[in-house]
Amino acid sequence: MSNPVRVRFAPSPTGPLHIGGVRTALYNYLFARKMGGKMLLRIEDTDQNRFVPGAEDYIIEALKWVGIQIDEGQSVGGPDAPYRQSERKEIYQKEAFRLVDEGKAYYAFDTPEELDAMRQRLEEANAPAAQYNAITRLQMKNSLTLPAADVKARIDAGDPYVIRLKTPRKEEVRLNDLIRGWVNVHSSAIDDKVLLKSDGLPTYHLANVVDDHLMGITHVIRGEEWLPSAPLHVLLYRYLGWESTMPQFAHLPLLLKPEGNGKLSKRDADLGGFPVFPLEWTDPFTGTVARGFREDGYLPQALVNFLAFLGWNPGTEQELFTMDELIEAFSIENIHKGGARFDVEKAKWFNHQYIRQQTDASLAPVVQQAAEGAGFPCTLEKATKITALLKERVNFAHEIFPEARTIFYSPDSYDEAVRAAKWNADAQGAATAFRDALNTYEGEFMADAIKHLLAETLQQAGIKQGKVMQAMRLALTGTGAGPDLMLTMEIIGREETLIRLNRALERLN
RNA sequence: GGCCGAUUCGUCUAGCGGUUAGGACAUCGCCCUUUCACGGCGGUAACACGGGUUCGAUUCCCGUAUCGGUCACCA
Repeated sequence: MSNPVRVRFAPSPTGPLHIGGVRTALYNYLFARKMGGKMLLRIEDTDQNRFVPGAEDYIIEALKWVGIQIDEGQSVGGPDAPYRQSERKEIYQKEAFRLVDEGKAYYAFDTPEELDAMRQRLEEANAPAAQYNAITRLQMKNSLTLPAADVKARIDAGDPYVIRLKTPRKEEVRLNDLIRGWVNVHSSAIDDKVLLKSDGLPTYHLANVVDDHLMGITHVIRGEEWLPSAPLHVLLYRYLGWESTMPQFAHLPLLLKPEGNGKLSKRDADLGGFPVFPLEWTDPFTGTVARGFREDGYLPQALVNFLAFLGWNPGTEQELFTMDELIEAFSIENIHKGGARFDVEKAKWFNHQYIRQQTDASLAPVVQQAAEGAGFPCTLEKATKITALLKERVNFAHEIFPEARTIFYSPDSYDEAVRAAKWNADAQGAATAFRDALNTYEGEFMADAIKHLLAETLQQAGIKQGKVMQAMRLALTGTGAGPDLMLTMEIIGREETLIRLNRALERLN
C-alpha cells in the first residue's frame, strides 16, 4: 500500500509567474487529480532580498485563472500550515542544528571576501572546481577547523555564521528520476552547500527537503534546472533520516526560445510579440508592464491545452482536451525528455479552436466593448449577431470587431482595385434594381429573405448573380472581402442598406 | 571548463528491434464559396554523426558533435 499522492507547486514570489512555472503547476495538478491526490501551493520566500510585493497574489490569481485548483495553501488553509516558508523559520533551524549535533553539518564563519579569495586561489591553482568541499573546508573558518571554545565564543558573541552540509568525500549518490531513469552523481561533485543562511533563514535545499518531508509530499515534479541539485537533496534526506519515505522525483524538460539558443525568457516575449506570463504584470519598482496571455485574448482552456502538449503527449491523435480529459489521459511516463521550443503559432491555433467553441453570447461583450470603444454604439444583440457571423474566422475574440468594422458605418471610400475590376454596367444595373426592389419590399429583413429577393430581382433584370456579387459587396461595405453579405445586410438593416446602395450609385459611377 | 541531461519533418511530437517512420502547427496546391477567411482534401519535409550488439537498428550499448541546464549565504 502506498500513501495517497501529495504534490506541491513551490514558486518563489520574486515576480510574475513565468509560463514555464504555469506548466510545472499544471503537470503537478494533472498528476494529483489523476491519482486522486492533493496539490499544495507552497510559497518559497526564504530570500528576503528578492521579495516583490504583489507576486504572491499574482501567483494565486494566475493559477485560478488557468483553472488549477489548490487543495492546500496559504490562501485556502490545510493541515500543514503555514505554507509560507518565511513563517516556518524555526522548523528549518531545528533540523539544521540537529544535523550539526549529529556531525552531518557544521558552522562556518567565512566572510564573502574570504570565500571569494578561496575561489580565486583555487582557480589560479587550476583546481578542477572552486568549491567549498571535503578538502577545502579544512582551510576555512568553521567548526571543523576552529577549536570548540572558539566556535562557542563566536556564536555567543553574535558573530554571523552559516550552517553547511558536511558532504562526504567519496560516495556515489543515485536517484531514480521518473522521467529520466537512474542518475548517478559522485559526492565529490557536490560541495558543502549552505543550509542555513546567516540571516537565520534556510536556503532552498534545506527548506524544500524539510517541507516536502513534513508535508508528506510523495512526488516532486519540478523543472529540469533542479536536476543537478537533486543528488544533494537525496543526501539531505539520508542525513535527516528520511530516505525511506523520500518522494519520487520527476524533472520536467525546459521551455526553450522559439528560435536561437537558450531557455524561454521575458526578452523573447518582447522580441516575438507574445506573452510569457499568464497575466499582465506591472513591476512595482519600475512600473514596467509585461503583457499576459489573459489580456492578449487567450482563453485559459486554450493555454492549458497548449501548455499540456509542450513536453507531454497522450500517445493518441486527439489534440483538443478539456482539463478533465487531460487529467484522465495524463501520465508521467508520457512526458518527453527533451526541451520544447515555445511556438506561439500553435498557441494561437489552440485559441482558435476554443474561440469557435464558445457561445456567441459569451464572446459578444468583447465585441460590444470594442465597438463602443471605437465610437460606435452597439447593442448586445447586435454584438451577438456579429459574433455569430465572424467567430469561426478569428483566433481571438478581439479580432472580431476589426473584421466587422464595415458593418458600423457607410463606406467613405471604396477599394479601387475591386472597383476597377467589378464595377461595370451589370453591377450598376444590379445595384439599381436591388435598390428599387428594396424600396417596395415589405417582408422581414432577414438573410434568407434578402437572399431570395436579390436572386429574384437579378433574374428579372437578366443579370447573373455570380458576376455582380463582389460589386454589391463593394457598394455596401467598400471592400472586396468579408463575411456573408446577406447576413451582413441583415445586421445593417434595411434603411442603412438602402442608404449605402444610393450612395454607392452616386459615388461609384 | 567540471558535472548532469537531451537529440525523429522548420516547430510540438508518436514510435519503445522488422513501419510506405504516424499526427498536429506552419508552409504549398486543390476543392468549397458571392469575396476573404473558416472548413475539407492532398503535397513538400525528419530518425545529428561514427563505431559496435543483432539475421535486422530510428529503437539497445559506446564514443563524437551539437544543444540545454547547473556550478551563490537565489530559488
